[in-house]
Amino acid sequence: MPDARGRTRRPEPGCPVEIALAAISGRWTTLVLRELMAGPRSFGELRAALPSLSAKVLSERLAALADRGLAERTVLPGFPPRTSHRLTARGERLRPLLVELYRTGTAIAL
Amino acid sequence: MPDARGRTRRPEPGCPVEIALAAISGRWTTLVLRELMAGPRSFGELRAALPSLSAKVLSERLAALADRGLAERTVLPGFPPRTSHRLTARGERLRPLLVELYRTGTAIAL
DNA sequence: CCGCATCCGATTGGATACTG
DNA sequence: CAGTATCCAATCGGATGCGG
Repeated sequence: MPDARGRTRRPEPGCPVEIALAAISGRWTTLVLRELMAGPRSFGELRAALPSLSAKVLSERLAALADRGLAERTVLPGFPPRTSHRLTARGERLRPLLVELYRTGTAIAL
Repeated sequence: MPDARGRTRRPEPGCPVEIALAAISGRWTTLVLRELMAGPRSFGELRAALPSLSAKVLSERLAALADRGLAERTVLPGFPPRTSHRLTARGERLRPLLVELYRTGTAIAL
């Protein structure tokens, strides 16, 4: 690991590895990211794509991504209410990590 | 995502992404992996390198890695008891993922 | 339609103490 | 030295119901 932040003796929040782990942490998070990687999605579209995911958890995931500046929410005018959830430019930077997760998972599978 | 296992609508254990996530899941796991990446380590050496990590959790992490065939334990003869924990060839395949976690963490840091 | 509030069971991780 | 055994507080995630 290049610099001092990669030589911690504890899981410190400032360590780049911890930052990346925090970004993808939590059940369903990578699946939500996969959906958003394909383009903006409404809350309902996300629920339809991931039927077993409860509204509560989806809400939490989207809020966590927004808090970290990885995704954002736009409320569209009119009725019925429509929202658009999309990745930010920063969120897009998670793509290579997801690809690497997939690749590694394949490599270590029995 | 290439094949059908990357298009699940749920977090299925057979999905490569889930396999990779399971391998590095749990607090301290990436730090333990970092230590083992540098070469075989005894239980005590790992505790010395990560002083705030309790024996219980270290035990659990090493057991989980062993269960997945990513690390292995060798008990050396003699007294006092000495053990050697090392990565398997399969465990070595996690290295690019850790590098990518570091890189991504740097990229998305504020 | 899009969420948030509440409740609750399950899992996690830390502290402490003990054994071969 | 190298763990295992217990206990416990905190977190997580699923179910359900309500509100804008």
